[in-house]
Amino acid sequence: MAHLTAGVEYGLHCLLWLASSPGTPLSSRDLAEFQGISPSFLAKIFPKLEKAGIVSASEGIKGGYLLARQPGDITVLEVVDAIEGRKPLFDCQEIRGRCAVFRERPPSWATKGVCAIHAVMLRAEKAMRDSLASQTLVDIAGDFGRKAPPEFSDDVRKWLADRTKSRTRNGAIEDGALS
Amino acid sequence: MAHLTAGVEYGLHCLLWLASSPGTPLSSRDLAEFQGISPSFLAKIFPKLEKAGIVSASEGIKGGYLLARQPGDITVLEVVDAIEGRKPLFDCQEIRGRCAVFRERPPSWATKGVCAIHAVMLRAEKAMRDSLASQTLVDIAGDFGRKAPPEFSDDVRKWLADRTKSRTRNGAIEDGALS
DNA sequence: ATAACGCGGACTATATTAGTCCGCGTTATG
DNA sequence: CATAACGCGGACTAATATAGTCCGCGTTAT
Repeated sequence: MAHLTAGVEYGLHCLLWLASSPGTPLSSRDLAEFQGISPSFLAKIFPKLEKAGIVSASEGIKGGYLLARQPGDITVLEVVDAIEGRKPLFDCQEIRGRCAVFRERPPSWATKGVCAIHAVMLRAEKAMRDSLASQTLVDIAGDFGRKAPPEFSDDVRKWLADRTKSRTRNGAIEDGALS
Repeated sequence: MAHLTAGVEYGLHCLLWLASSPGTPLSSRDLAEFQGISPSFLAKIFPKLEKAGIVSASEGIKGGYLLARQPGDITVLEVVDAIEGRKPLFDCQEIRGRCAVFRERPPSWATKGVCAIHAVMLRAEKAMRDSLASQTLVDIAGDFGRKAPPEFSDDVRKWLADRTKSRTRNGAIEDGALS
């Protein structure tokens, strides 16, 4: 699979919806169904975002998640690291020290500092991370907000509100969503 | 495992040794043993470099690989793509089109153009690739060449030459390399 | 003829990713 | 106070990718 995983994709999509619904906690289950992704998988992603201080959780019925900070203060890099745990782009195996002309232990000049190949990869990783760090949730949301017609955001609000209501005011145990 | 794989690492290390031994073909088996890596795995990497026009192969005993171009004309990005096959950093699943408020098929405004999240990832990937493209084998070799003492390059030449000779001039079936 | 070469395909083992399932303590509602 | 949905966490499974092995083929210098 790709280095930037589906978990990151799901997390970012959810954070954008949280950004568009400030003040109202959204549950991970609702967010999953709303976007047609796996609720149980999404449930494993949110605790990571919470530990990273990106979202804040409230428990119990009517609970859910809120953005813990302003969307403009949350970078894509933070989200990636929160979900994937800072995995490196490249895993140097120190081949340079295994050279056959080094009997037993390699000399210190050969293993001192960062391997030149590793250094190239670290620079590439830094370029990637800098790029991700330069974008916030606001930057991403802007693109989408400009494309959507005004009625859409009402439809979304309505869909999510209906979900929240069905948990408190009863009578919607059997709703219109058939298989 | 990491996105930039062990295959790339092995390939780059080998290419550096090829760059330091112009005109003399080196076999993938010798290169593997010289660096303490798996000969059979390395044997799967070189054909990819050959198809990409990075090395040229000669068959038969005394065969092996040569750099097909000047080391300064071979970028790290080319090597990565040759070995890994241009795998993307991120695999967009078009979550945006699955929104529950879209009954059946999503409207065209929602799926037109590149997903905003995907666009961020593509920019990050480009930053990474640009960084890799800016470095050639010469750039990497420079770092290492400066560190090694003069005697080292002689030792290497000797080790490799002994290997090549043991294929042509016989008498070295049992050499000093004990377990 | 031999031995080592590159080439390619089939195969295996291990790690990661994606996803499921279940049980716990919490909390608003009726 | 029972219920139902919530977040949390751990154990589990399935699919895929990576790393590595093995074997047989045609080629080529000795």
